[in-house]
Amino acid sequence: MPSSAQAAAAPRLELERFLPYRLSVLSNRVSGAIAKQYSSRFDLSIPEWRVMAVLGGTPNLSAREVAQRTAMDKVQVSRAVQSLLKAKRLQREKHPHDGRSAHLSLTAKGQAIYDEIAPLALHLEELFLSALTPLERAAFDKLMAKLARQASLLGANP
Amino acid sequence: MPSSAQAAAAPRLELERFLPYRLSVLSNRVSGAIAKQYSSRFDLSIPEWRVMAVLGGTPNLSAREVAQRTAMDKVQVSRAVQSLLKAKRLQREKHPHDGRSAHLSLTAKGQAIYDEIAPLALHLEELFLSALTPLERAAFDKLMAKLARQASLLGANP
DNA sequence: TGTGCTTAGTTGCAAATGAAACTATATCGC
DNA sequence: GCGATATAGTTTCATTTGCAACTAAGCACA
Repeated sequence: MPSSAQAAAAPRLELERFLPYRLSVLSNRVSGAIAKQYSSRFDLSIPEWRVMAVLGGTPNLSAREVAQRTAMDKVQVSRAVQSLLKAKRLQREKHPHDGRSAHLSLTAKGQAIYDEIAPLALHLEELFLSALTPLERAAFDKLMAKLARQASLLGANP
Repeated sequence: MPSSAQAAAAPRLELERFLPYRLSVLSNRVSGAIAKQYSSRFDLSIPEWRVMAVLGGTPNLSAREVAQRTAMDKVQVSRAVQSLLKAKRLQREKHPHDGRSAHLSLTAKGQAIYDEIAPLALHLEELFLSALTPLERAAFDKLMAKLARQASLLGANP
């Protein structure tokens, strides 16, 4: 038995209590449940939906800006954009002063899909969050923000 | 302007505040930062590490039990187990009474790796969580548990 | 004992992903 | 203006993933 002076045994690694594991499971379940609602119905992958979601909120972003805001990498964005262009859900206009980049925005068709999915997504989010009281929600929000900040301080990887 | 009676405009979908998005980004950053520490050093993929992590904690599980505990699917587990067997980090013994399944456990070699990674993983978790006060941690823990429970109530998919 | 149903785990194949190389344009230093 | 360097976005290729089909073993009940 450790002497009372040093104590603090290294805690065992229990998966069920391990932060990365819990985050990953929760994240997959939540995203998965929402994706299930739109993926087959609109033939839309998760990356595609992410791109549409950000452009629905703020149009006329370049691919690079989309990548930044969604925390996706540029290849992923490029591919999602291509398939969305092909499906005429997105349109692209050359940037007037920079021939390398282009502004992306939803077409009417894309907008219509966005307008259908967005409330649905918010509704499902609401359903998840209904497990928490308003106070708990506010607390969770704050804690997530702190952890996200810490993650970008440490990881610095995206 | 909405009449005071109905109010409650549908909130816009802002990615930065959207739960699935925030969870996904945070989860990827945290898991990624930890994976970076072991993946190249030990030539270990995330699924492989998950299998080792659960068997390090509780040996002699079948592949099915590993899948349940890690929330991975059985194909993923099967493949991770195969490569771990090949690397002699895992061993497999036939279940005496059920020829279909087998008990898995770490070999000495696997255990040595586990013993090296586990403290490192816990240390990094600690680093992330050091952004929170002890009280905040406890709160976060409780909120995550509530949300996880809600997710399995709703999603019911894995 | 045998016929049909369930479960554990593997395999095959198509699609998704990620890293690195590549193209095209822009900018900097001179 | 011109070579060197940087940036936006795409393509290529090897790897990883996920689904569905499959094999093999147990179970159940006649």
